This record gives sequence, structure tokens and C-alpha cells, in this order.
Amino acid sequence: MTVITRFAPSPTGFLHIGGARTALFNRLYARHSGGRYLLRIEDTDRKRSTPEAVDAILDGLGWLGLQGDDEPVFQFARIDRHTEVAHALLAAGQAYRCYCSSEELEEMRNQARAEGRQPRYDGRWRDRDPADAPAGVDPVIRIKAPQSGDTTIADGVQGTVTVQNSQLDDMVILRADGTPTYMLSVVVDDHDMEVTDVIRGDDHLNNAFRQSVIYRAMGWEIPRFSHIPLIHGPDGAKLSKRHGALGVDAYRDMGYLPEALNNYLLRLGWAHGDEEIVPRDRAIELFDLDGIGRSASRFDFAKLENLNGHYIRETDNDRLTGLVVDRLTAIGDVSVDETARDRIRRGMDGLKARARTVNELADNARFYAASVPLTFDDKARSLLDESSRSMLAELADLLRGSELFDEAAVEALVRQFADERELKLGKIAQPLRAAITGTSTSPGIFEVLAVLGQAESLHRIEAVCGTAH
RNA sequence: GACCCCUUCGUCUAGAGGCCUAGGACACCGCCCUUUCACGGCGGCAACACGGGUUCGAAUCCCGUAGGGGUCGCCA
Repeated sequence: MTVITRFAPSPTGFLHIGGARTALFNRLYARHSGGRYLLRIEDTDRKRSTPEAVDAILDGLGWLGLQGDDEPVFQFARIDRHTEVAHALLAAGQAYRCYCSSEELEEMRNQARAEGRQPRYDGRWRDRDPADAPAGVDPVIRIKAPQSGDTTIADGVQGTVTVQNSQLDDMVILRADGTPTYMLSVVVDDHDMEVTDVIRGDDHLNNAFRQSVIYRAMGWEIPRFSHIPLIHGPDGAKLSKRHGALGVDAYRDMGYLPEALNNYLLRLGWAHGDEEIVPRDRAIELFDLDGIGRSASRFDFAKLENLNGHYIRETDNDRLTGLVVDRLTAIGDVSVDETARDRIRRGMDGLKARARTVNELADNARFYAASVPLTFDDKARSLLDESSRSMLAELADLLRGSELFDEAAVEALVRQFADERELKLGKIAQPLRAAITGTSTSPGIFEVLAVLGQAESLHRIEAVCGTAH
């Protein structure tokens, strides 16, 4: 049987990090098994669902490369099928109308809580004569849950989990306004979409038992459930905005690469021996439900950042240049023309070894796009004292006379200059760096000089020495 | 509160009774490389929640305790 998985977010906000990981696992499992991975937008809550959220989720999935194999299914469009099933259940005597008001239910729950019982619906309309129905009350339809025995689920991650049926209550499958509830819709859709594996967050584990009631009532085969642990914040508490419960677009804005986020999310809760770097294809090859742990894991930005640095170093220079230019342009403090773009591209080897995020990369590349007069940070300013400036003026003369200006030629020149004066290279390199980059740290100084070229390099040095020619 | 789940270095994890003096990665600390900062290399610090069993032998199996998490909607 072909494996079919699905990711089913509700469009009430952005695609958060937990959802992204759920989508990842679903896709990976489907790919690994040679099956299909589907997307379903659970937009049955008309009050909270928004088209903006649908776009945000689709965008996020697209960025991560986790879009479904088919066009997404919009659950609300299938509402007729859901109500049809509800009525079939009613006709078969598997469900019944309940005329309780919300006040009545509230009171029922309060009383149960007060008596230390579980706040469940007590089934008071299960066998009651519909003739007793109070006038003017629109009933809901509830399904008859088993009242004795127990239900066991063989979960792909959690193992065998058993719950006493006395814990289940007769849940609402069709609301008073005639719309289906989530519990009904998911089951009907998963069945109709022929989903074989439901891989979702741990927070749904209890729902699996309730949903199996509907499967049984309809005589449908129950899919294999796999409930993956939730992601917590660094302090072990539920992920909050302060931590990482951000939309994936926020991670993109922070300068993370989608392949790094995918790798990080994969390793968060899943492992294959000691392998840490697991690119997509390798992930598809290795991914298995067995590798998923059962305990919640904490989100760790430091590790994500380290991984991101790795992927930045692996990424080709043209793509990186595009990302850096976009970022610099978005910030808008330097204008990035073709010359600047070309310098950034040629300087990318030196740049990318030193950055862990695209934003850091852009910050470090800024000096390539800047123009005289540069802005200097404090360290650079203190490096450019009077004696350094006069030394740079001499160096400029030497550089000006050079026919060649590639990295090797410049290095030879500067080293020779240092030797003649019996100076350590650092004594010259640091002021030089300050003069041409405006900072005290940068890629290798000879590389920078070569990328900038003779004219621009001299221009920057002269601007500092006040010896413009 | 009831029900369900979880518990190995600070963090992510390896570990399916002897291979464990518990391995890797991130972070941290040294050293090396070096014109700066990184990258890279080498080394270090650091954990089986606790208590009982079972067994010749337990991080691995069982029970309990403690702690953490999830769920208890006409939300999804």
C-alpha cells in the first residue's frame, strides 16, 4: 500500500516552527517510503481563518521546500461531505441530537470539576426521547462513544497507548448551526484522501482516541498515528514568541537558510547515530519513525546558527550574493550598484567563511558597497592615529606604483614594506584594514585590496591620510 | 483535579542487559594556525532524576517517588 501523509495546518496565523517540523517529518516519511505527501488547509473555523494566514503558511512551506505533492485541499470546501457523514451516522443510530444549551453544559462541567470528576458531557440526550426537545433550541449532533472497555492505539512514535473508554465522551460532530466540527472533518478528509499515516504533534494524541470512535462508527480503516513530541523554548516551557514561536518568515528575516532550518528541525527530536549534517536527500534516505524520540526538545538558537554557518559555507557564491544584496538593499544604508554587487561576489569566499547568518554576511559585506568617506567604528578610529596615517601615506605611494594588483602582488608589496621598516605585519595590516573597511575585522586584507581594486583602495587610503591625489 | 506521555552532559542526542572508564554535536574553556575576525585542527569541562527490585551483570527490564509536558470546547 502506498504511504500517504499529510500536513494539515489551520490558517489562523503564520506557519510556526512546530508546524514546519511536522510538515518536514510528513514529507520526509512519504518520500522515504516512496509515497505521497499532501497538504490540507483546515479552514473550517470561519471566524479565525484568514486568507492572509493561508498565504503565510503556503509561503513558509514554499520557502522550506515543503509544499504538498498536489494542490492543497481546503477543508471548508468539503463541508457538504462532512455533514453528509454526520447525517449518515445519525441515520445509523451511531449519533444523536443533543439539545443542551451552552449554559447547561457549562454548569455540567463546573459540577464535575467540583466533584473531582473529569468535565465531560454526561450523555443526557443519548437515549432521551426527541419529543422532549425544548422549543427553539437548535440541536447539535453527538456521536455515541463506547462507554465501557478500552481503546488501544499502536502509535508509530509513542508505542502502544491504551485509554479507558470511560474517559471518552459523546463529542459534537455537527454544530447547532449545521457546520461540522474539527473532529469529524479530519476523519472524513483523512479517509477520503486515503491518508495512511497521520503524523502530527503530540498535543493530538488524545484526539486519536476520539477520532477512532468515528472511524469505527463508519467502519473505516484507522490510519497509523504517529504523534511527535512538541518543541519547547530554551527554558523548557512552552514555546513562546520570546523564544522561537515565530513564523518561519521570521527565521528567514534573521538570515537563516532554509536548508539549515530543515536540518536543525530534523535533528530536533530525530537522530541517526552521530550524523549531524543531514542534507535533504540524505534525510529522505535515512528518515524513519523509529528515529524519533518521545520527549519534548528545547529550541536552541546557538545550534541552529552553527548549522546555518555550515550551510552558508556550502552555498554557492552567486546565490549568497543575491541574498546579501537583497538584505543590504532592504536596510538601505548603502546603495548597492553593479560595482558593489561585483565586489561582493568576488569577495564572497572570504566573507562566507566568517558568517553564521545571511544578516551577518551582509553586515560584513557592507564595506564593499560603501563609498568614501567611509564611516569608521571606534576601534578603526583608534587604529588610525597620526603615525599610522603617515605610514599609510607611504604605503599608498608604493601601492600606487604597482602594475599588478592581484592578491599575491599586493601581499608581496605590503610584506616587503613591513620588512624594510622591521614592522610586524599586523602593525600595518590593521591600520590598512581600518582605512579601507572602516572596521577592525574583515576578510583577509590582501583579498580585500584585490577585490576593491587599485583605484578604490588608494582612494580609501588617501581619504584617511588626507593626501588625495 | 482526572487521564495520557516524558526524564542520559547547559542544549540536541547515541545507547534496545555485558562492546559504557557512557559516544557525537552545539555551547563554553585552553592550545595550534594567523595581519584582524572567522574557518579549520588538537585538547579539556560536563550527564544515565531519585529509590527499590529482577539479573552473575542494568543507562538499558519491572515497580514506586519526584519533576516536566500534553489533553480535558458547538477551536483546530
